[in-house]
Amino acid sequence: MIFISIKGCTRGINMEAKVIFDRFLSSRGMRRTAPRDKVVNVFLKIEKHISTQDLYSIVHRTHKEIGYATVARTLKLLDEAGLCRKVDFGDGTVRYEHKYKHEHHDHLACTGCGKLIEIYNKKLEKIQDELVKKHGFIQKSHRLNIFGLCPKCQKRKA
Amino acid sequence: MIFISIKGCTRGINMEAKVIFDRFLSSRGMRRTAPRDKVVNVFLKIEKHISTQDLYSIVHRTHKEIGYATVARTLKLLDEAGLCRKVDFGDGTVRYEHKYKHEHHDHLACTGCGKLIEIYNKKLEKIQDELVKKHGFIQKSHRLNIFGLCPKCQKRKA
DNA sequence: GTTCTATTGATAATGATTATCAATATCTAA
DNA sequence: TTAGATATTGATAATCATTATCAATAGAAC
Repeated sequence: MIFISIKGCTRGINMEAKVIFDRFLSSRGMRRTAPRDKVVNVFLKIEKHISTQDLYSIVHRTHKEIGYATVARTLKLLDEAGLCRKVDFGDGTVRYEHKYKHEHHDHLACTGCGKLIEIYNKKLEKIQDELVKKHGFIQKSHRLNIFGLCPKCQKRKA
Repeated sequence: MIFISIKGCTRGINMEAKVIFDRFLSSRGMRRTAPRDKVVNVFLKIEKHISTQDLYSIVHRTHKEIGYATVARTLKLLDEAGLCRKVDFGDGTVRYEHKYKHEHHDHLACTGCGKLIEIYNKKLEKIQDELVKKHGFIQKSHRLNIFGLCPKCQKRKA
């Protein structure tokens, strides 16, 4: 199932994000290469939750010479550089979403059609923080995915 | 990583749960068999979040004749019968937890040692319900996993 | 007991991810 | 600018969890 965000928006290649990525590479003693550059460019242009396979297919259209492994490795690097975030909807495929200049959010997904809504609620975050503190933990991350039926799918099934 | 619940407790085989499972089987025109019975017995005795492989290993100790596929299939049935629930911590392995006579809860997991705390908060649930309604959805399920460092692991790393 | 067919267990297939490695491209220092 | 050291690449193999296959087996109804 393809999860499509309704909050998606298109913008030009994010130069700031690219600079961050390049800095990240050099801070690790890694090299800036043409294949990495191309994969990053394509990723930054797509405002969707995409799997490695998805991104590979898109990259492959314009850059036949770039292999699956490079796409997978570059997504991992983007994650480590803080430019994207892994999202797991529990269907066996990890997806990635943009993180740079994107607010933290949770997900409301329709199990009928895959429609995906990004949700955010301050109270929700606050209560979580309190619960974490209560147990003496230091929070690293959290993942809230709500699954349900969207209005359209409710009608379709009725 | 093995996630160990600190809320785990041991009790005898839950006869009520077994009755529910048997009714579930016959309602589907499925048969009650010795292998299924054994797998269910073992599962009901273990109050942990376990993977298929985990349960297979445990079952295998006392029932060498039972195969992996049967364990996997029986866990699926237990899920469908409402006796267990899939839990996904995003590490590539699906785990199952008890659901019969167990309140709904979310998870607070330590990324250092795998310690797992089951958390529940009414407000958290209420806010989620409101968010879902606001978007016209009907909620089917949700999954909230918080990841962080437990007090012990904080000290160990300091 | 006989018959029908659901179930089993071994194993193959699948699908996503990760590892391997020889060939290649990048970076750095002279 | 070039040469050398080595990070990176792309193809593919390996891995891991899960799911599908199928002949043999064993419930259930008569």
